[in-house]
Amino acid sequence: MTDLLPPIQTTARDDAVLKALAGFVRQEALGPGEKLPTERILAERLKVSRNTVREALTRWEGLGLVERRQGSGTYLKAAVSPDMLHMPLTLAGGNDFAGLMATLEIRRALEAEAAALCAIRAGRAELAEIERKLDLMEEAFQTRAGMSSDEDWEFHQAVFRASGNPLFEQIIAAMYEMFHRFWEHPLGVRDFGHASFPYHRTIFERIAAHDPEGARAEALKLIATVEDDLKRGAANLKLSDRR
Amino acid sequence: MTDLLPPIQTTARDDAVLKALAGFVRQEALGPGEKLPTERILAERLKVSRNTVREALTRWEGLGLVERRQGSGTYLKAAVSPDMLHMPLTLAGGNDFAGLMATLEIRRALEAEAAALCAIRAGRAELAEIERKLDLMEEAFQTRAGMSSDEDWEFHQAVFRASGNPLFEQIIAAMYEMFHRFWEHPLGVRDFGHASFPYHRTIFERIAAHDPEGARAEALKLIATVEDDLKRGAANLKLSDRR
DNA sequence: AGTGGCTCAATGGTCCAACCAATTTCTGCA
DNA sequence: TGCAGAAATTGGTTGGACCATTGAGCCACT
Repeated sequence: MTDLLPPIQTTARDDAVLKALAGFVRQEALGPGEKLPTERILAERLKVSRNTVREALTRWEGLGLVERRQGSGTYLKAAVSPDMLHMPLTLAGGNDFAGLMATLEIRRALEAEAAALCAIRAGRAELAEIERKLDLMEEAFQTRAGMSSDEDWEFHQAVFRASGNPLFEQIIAAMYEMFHRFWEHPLGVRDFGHASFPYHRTIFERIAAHDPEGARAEALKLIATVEDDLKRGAANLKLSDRR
Repeated sequence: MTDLLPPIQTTARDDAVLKALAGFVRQEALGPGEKLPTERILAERLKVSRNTVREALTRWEGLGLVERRQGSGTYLKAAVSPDMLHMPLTLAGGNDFAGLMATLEIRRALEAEAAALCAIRAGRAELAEIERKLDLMEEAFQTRAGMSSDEDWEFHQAVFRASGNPLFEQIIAAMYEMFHRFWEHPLGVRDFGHASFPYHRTIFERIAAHDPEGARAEALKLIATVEDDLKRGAANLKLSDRR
């Protein structure tokens, strides 16, 4: 009959702790890297047990908002605000070649869209930042004579950030982690990623020209080269000795 | 020099608990809804304190894997496996219009790609299943004279499943939940979703014809109607009284 | 048969006090 | 001044206790 009778909330201690803590962070204008009060102090101030404080902080730690260092303290890892919306995403499986290809398909969809949105929305500051990362990546490519995962990833991150939608970066970060968890070594393909190199600059050029469809097309080409590399690696691989 | 010397793990109690628990769940083939051992039993069996067990379970609860009911027990809420990857998504200030649009942008990218892949890969069985969901949705539309979220969602799920990539369903499910958590009422737009109705069948037709680009185009049209509805709703809305 | 109220055991939620382990800070000697 | 060792700080863990809620069993009463 009436689904509008939700169960009343009689207690919610740890949620209350987090709410209070979020308010504290906002009031003190704490940013990432800054240290928040010790568990003992929080427990005393909030009039709750240290255990309750710990459960609350464990929640935040699980959400990646906070980092605890034994003997040192608890530090903010990301910006927190009282009106955050959390959506834990747990991805199952993916520890095989099919899993790698699956992450690439997601990347293909998201990177293309992000590049297009970036071409629409990026302002001068964002463009400058992307170009800076691009230069760093190209420099690393020259000196080390090969693709560098770190600089490459930072370039893409800059693009995602400039897309104006934080979800792009977060989701693709998950894909990226999934990808690298399995692929410590490039499956025997020595020049893995080489083919993708030139497309970084072409992507940037299309973004800078505010050409969404052009940027999308270049991003698709980049992902295609990675997929090709991966297939070559799979061909080299006879049997998988993964756990 | 060598980054291949990871710091040895002297302590990782709660992670170890979760690992053991994941193994237990797999061994006992427990599925969603089933009850796991009580905290006291886990503490005794694993030779750790009950507090440690609680911190571990708090992690899983925060990830939405488990639900704790005081006086009753702890129950599985989702399938867990030892090789899961967790990626908590956080949308700062997600309780506003921009947050909704952010989830829609992800959906636009992923639904389009999934529809295209589905057009390539769906076999007879998958096509039949999608058409069945489509018929159910259209029937619900006729009888109830309006879009039904449930049947609509099941249709899309069938498409994602037929895409051959489980990540599509998992990620878009997260977007979907994020979307609906905020939007309990369609912002005053009475016929929300009406415009999207016809595109469900056109998407199916392009998939059945194994026309990837056609399917992608129709999926994009569908998302566009939802975005339009949302913008109309935002126009109706003067101030936000969300918490 | 069924309804309502009662007890009672089981279970998660909270609290406390102590100790362990890693880190940081202080101190005093060379 | 520099640095090694002591001391304080802080998160991690333990064990035990009690509270609050749930659910099952029981029973009187209708």
